[in-house]
Amino acid sequence: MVSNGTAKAKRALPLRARRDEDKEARRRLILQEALGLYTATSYAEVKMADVAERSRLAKGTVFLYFPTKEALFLALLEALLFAWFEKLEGLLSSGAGRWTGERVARTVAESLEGQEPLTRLLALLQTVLEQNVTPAQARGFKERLLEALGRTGALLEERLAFLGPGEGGRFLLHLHALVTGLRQMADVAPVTREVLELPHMAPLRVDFTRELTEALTTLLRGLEAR
Amino acid sequence: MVSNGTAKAKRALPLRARRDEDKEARRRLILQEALGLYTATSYAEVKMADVAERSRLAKGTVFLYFPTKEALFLALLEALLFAWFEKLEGLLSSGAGRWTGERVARTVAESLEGQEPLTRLLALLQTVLEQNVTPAQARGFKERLLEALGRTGALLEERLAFLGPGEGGRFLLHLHALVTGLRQMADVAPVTREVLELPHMAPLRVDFTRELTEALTTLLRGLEAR
Amino acid sequence: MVSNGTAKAKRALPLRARRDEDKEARRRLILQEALGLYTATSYAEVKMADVAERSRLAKGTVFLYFPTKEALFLALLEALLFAWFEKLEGLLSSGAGRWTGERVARTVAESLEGQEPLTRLLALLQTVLEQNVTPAQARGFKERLLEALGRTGALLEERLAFLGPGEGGRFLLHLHALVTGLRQMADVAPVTREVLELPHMAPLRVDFTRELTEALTTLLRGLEAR
Amino acid sequence: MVSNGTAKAKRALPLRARRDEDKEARRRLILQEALGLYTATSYAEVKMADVAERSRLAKGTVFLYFPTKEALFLALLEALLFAWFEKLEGLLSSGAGRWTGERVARTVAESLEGQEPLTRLLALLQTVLEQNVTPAQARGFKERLLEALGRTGALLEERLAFLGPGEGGRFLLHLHALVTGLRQMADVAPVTREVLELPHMAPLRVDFTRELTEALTTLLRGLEAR
DNA sequence: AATGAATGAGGGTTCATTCAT
DNA sequence: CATGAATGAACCCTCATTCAT
Repeated sequence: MVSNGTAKAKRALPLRARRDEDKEARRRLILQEALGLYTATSYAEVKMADVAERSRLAKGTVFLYFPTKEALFLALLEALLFAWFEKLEGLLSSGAGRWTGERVARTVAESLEGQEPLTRLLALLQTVLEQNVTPAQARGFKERLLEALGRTGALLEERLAFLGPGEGGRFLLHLHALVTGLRQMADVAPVTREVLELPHMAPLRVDFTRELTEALTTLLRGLEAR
Repeated sequence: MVSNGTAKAKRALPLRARRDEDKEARRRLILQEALGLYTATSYAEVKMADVAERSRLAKGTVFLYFPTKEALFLALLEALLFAWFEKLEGLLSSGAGRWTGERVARTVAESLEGQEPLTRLLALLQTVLEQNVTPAQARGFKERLLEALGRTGALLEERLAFLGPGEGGRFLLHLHALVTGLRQMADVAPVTREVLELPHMAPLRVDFTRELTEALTTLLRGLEAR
Repeated sequence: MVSNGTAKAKRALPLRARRDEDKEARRRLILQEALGLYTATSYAEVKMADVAERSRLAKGTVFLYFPTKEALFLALLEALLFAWFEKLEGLLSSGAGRWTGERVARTVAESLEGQEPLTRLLALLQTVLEQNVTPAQARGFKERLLEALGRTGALLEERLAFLGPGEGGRFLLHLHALVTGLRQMADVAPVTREVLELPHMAPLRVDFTRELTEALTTLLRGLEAR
Repeated sequence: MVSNGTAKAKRALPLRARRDEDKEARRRLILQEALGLYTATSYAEVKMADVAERSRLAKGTVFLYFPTKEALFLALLEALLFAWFEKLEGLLSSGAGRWTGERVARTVAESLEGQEPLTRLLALLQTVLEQNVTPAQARGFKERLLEALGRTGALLEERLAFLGPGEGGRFLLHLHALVTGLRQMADVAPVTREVLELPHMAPLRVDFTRELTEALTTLLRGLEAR
């Protein structure tokens, strides 16, 4: 996660981050501020200059930590995504009682509530974020993703007996697709918002959580029904 | 559809398109060329100047037909989308024999093969296209979409007895989400392509048609199983 | 003047103005509409397309009557200016009783009240209007101006005994300069308006009529005092 | 003043102006070049790109120093205007002997000789320059103007006993108006120049200095004569 | 390591004017 | 005469990134 949970006494960062520890803290600070700006606006509207200013750093300094804007946001996506994986794993691990497809669907959908920045970022992944990034960073991301997919996928397979080996991961892939698509349908542009408020437009209005729950439930029921 | 299938003898357009017919032809020409450029590159890379040049028109002329770049691409999306709806309806209407969920899933997924420009455009709909467009155009689009959704949805309900009223449209909504998401996963950036070719990355490789068929089949099975 | 005083029954103009009479009417119509637009906005904001539209004519048609935008507005200036000369002459001719410098100053200043379009146009004369105009039109304007200056100047010399031959015209020249300058000082840009409303800014606030009266009175007193 | 009178050895500017001193120098350089271009042409013809090029800077760099074209030219006007105020004050302070209205008029008119760029800019003040400028800049300008008006006005009142308190400033306001107006009348467009050279057009030919001297003399005589 | 001044390609849009119809 | 489709030059400003200090 971006914000560090352990609330240790915050020393002000030294002017120059010489120790790795300080560098890491500065890196997190930048991500934090980028998240703040992105939450309030959009990728295009977040200027590197603003990120720097909010971090109380010079523009050039930000580029010392992230070589490109895309790299910065890919790192942000990573932070948010793997935090979410952890959270989901936590929910799947801790819950007592029997797990049904519907329960999993609900759990997953709820775990994504308030994760708008994450899901919006997900939609930019291929189109934007991976466009201007070093192969190394791209690979690092993919490796970690693969691992998380494997781990969480396995957990799902444990919870839902009807899922065969590898099907947990695949379910997560479909989940990813649905999340990306539904997020875009739910976040309507201002011009469209009005139009969609007309009564007969109801079928086009998308409530992210509700629709995702529904789709996942159906998907899992379909897997169970084989 | 943008390209006119019926290869009727092409009269050269007059220098000035004064008749509605000629204007419509010129409009289609512009869309055609925009599609050509977009297919080969990306939204950001298509310059209005290039569209004009390829259409053998002056830059200003393009703006006579489409007030903004967004309007042009929204129009293009409309053309492609409604052509696809028609195509799908054709496939669903003409096919003889019994329709199962799986057959529908396959039909739908196949109808989307080679529709990369359409599905990529779909992903830009809210984020980009509806950002700089008149409420009138936005509304027009939504109205036509609603209608198409209703019509095609009803057809689906006819074909698949287990779909209740309105569920056809909803299925199409989920389809939209899946398509948007899967398209993005399938179109990997050049940097990523290499990474994904590593053998152990197989689970992250997405074959659009295959994955869509799979997801839709499962989804429909889930609906049938209720 | 632009609007024709004699309120004869308005026949709708024929589609094609074949007779000189009709052409003249059409010309006046265009000027009228241009004035309407200019009064509400500014030279730059008046588009030739808008003038055409408000005149219910095609864009090209306007150019049949005025070869350039500048020519149109120069013609408008002429119409307003000579109408004003006539008005002023009327006031100077009709008034009974003794004429003093102050009375003339007041009369002139009042004759310019509500003539904002005229005085604003005057400020554009050299900078803008005469830039893209045929020598013929420029000359015609100057000739007529010279004549009006002579006529009204002579009238002034009649009214004010202390004005020698030619001094009436010269006074009008200085008047022109003052009007142009004061108009610009009186029409403050929105940003400036606020600033000028601060109490201590009073000395920078210009009331057109008051300041013009004052300056002209002083000027005439200066001429008298020689 | 834009050009620095004291010809101290010009150190070449460093590639990056980091010290305030260097930044100020660069700012002046830009103003200088803008002035050069403006003197030779007109506001509309001066492109920001040209200013940059002549300053041997990148286009963007100019915008680092002046947020808009209007801001640049307002700053230029300020520089020229306040330099002129200083010059005028110098002339009014240094001259020995008795000051008459006529002497003041001549002094003022002569102080404006060769100040064509300044006076032309003055005519753009409300119409153009204050249109796209921050309230802060607009206010700063007005405050400084007020102050200069007060100071120079007081000096005038000292020199000319017949001027009451505040009348010096008011005289400067009328001066401003006259200058703006006369400048426009003196700068005839190429088309008009020819026309005006015809012998009988003499009354319309305006010699800026001569006419200004005349008008100011009369104005001051009028004030004295009360 | 940090700074922040400098870069400069990039691009959609406007609108007076022309001219084919 | 009238039309209105077509033209195309013109142009300010943004902002990710670089690099001198």
